[in-house]
Amino acid sequence: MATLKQIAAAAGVSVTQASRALGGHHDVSRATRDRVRAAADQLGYHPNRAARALVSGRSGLVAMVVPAPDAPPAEDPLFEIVMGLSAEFTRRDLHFVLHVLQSGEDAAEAHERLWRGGGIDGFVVIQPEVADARIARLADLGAAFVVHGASAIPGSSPRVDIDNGAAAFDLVRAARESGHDHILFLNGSEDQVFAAERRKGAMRAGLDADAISDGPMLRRRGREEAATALTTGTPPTAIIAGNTFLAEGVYAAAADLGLSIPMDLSVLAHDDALSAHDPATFTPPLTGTRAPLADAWAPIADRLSGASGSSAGSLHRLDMSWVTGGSLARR
Amino acid sequence: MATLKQIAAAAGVSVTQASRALGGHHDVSRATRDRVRAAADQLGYHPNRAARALVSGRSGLVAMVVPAPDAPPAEDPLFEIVMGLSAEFTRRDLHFVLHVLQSGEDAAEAHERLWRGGGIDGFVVIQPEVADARIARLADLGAAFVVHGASAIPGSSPRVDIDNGAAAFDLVRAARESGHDHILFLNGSEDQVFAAERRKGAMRAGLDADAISDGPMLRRRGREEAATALTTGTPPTAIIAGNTFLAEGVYAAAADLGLSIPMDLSVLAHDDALSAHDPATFTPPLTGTRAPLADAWAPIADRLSGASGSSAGSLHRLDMSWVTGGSLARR
DNA sequence: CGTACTATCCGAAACGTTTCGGATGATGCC
DNA sequence: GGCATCATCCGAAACGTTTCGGATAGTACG
Repeated sequence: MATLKQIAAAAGVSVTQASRALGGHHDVSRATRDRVRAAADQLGYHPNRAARALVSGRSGLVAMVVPAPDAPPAEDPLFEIVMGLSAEFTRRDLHFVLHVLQSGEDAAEAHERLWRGGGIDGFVVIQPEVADARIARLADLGAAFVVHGASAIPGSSPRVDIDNGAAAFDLVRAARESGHDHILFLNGSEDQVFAAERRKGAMRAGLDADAISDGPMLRRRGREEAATALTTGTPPTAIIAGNTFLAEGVYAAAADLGLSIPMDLSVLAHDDALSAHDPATFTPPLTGTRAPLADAWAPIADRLSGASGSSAGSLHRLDMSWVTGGSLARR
Repeated sequence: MATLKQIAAAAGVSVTQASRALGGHHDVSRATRDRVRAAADQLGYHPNRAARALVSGRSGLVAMVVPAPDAPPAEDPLFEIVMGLSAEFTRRDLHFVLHVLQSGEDAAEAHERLWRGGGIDGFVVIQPEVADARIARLADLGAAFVVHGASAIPGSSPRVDIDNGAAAFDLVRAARESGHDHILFLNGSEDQVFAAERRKGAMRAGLDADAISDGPMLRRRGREEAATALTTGTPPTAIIAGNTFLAEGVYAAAADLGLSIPMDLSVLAHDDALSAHDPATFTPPLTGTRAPLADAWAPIADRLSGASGSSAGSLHRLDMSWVTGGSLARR
């Protein structure tokens, strides 16, 4: 709880010089700088964040608003997102504020309250929807924010994401090039931006609209839809799963029906490299695109810590790779 | 971004009166109070947190330091803890700061840095260990904090917890009263306070020390230890699981071995009522103690928001109930 | 009318920091 | 010697709020 005034007194200089010495400014002599630094060390000085925030207008607080979780935690990537982002902001000496919505609380409203009164420097918006009220509101307010996911809305909001269209395109093309004509594409919920982009990518690669199914990306759904598809009409010879939870369900459905992968059924998936799955989960290993979710945290934190000025309105594309497991066979 | 000065000007009063009007003080007439309130509403006034923090010495920030998660998220109650606490603090208009430790970063150090420079009002400490460096450090610093779990260390730190000793006692006694002599108690890790208390409770109920096994509370361990115990020497007729992840493993082991519950094996467990498990997970339903983890969040938040003064050094006991499922049979 | 009391108001200080504008003295150059 | 340049320093203002101490009226009471 030592204050700058005490440091200055101890070092025999003015508060101004103490501030400048610690701040590494140029117009302070080496001698005084050393004296001030020593005094600060000895008294265990840490600048008061509130005072600094008051004068600088920046609080060092970054917030994320999340809904109360609905999916069972086991299948909710939210936890990994929260932990990953928090770690990254912590590393930059920013405080990560987690605001969990109460039931009935509106997300856009919560952002606004936080922005107006909270002394929040910026926000992270995740899982953007096609017409996202949060993004519209933050843009209105002139707040700093970064979207994880390539939002469609105000083309200008800074965002960090993989190329979801390309992922879907690659997956469909790989299946087709292996001779598969009947493909089932298990996509995300249709109101999510990433799912909309993937739909476009899949269709660009030649997939029919009715081969694409929208819905929550849960193991349970993967299992049920795969089972249904595999037992009615002309069953697909390849199933593309939007993430590994869905893929897990597909594997389970195949096991239920006594189908072997990839002999009887090929499976492709996009893998977010969540820690929820250890590699041993899938035998044979999955074939498909792979882009660790965690790759997004550092770029997101960079944009929110390097003042808002850096590169507003730009899109940071994350790398994506192709993994050849054994789950895809020629037909 | 409206300031109090603007509100005051708009309402035709001094800054002082504006402040007092909004603060609900008594020495302000109804007329001016109304005028000030109206002006504040119209200009969308929200008090600046930094300024308020500077003068009041309280920042409205509550922090929790957590390790980078090691267990696969599916079996880590940390997520539920984080979300539950955050929601509760949000409800009290406090900001919940989540600080994820970097690899190699010391927890006690992190608390200290946060306390000195962070303008943090208080901390939540979870999963206390038997000799917990974090608690010792926070107590040293004179920081406000609440422990979730009945820490043994400075008898005086405010804490919120169930009676773990009683839980273990009840579980063991129930098994014994149903005629079980060979019991296996799957406890938590021995360095955790709750596990130490449960060990005492179990022994108080007459269980031998070598019938108690310490370790991580994961499904995998439950399955392995149950399988081993059930296939070597004189197998237990009842297994007590420290939580539902362990219980899940025990159920799986029983299934593996073709044993039916409760005919061949009785299972008891303490249930934290995590949302990770839906009720259908267990057939037959579990018998044992039950105390929702989530019951702790409100008392914890209360103690940290009602200034630090309230009731330091006290222990808030949470309720616990007994659930009779079908997993326990007479022997 | 004088006094005491109440209701209502306001100026100014304080919280701890950063920064603007200027001050001081030493040095170099013509 | 006069003037510019430079390195080094400091006072004071500013950020937006709360609060202390006092001021001003009006009312009640003797």
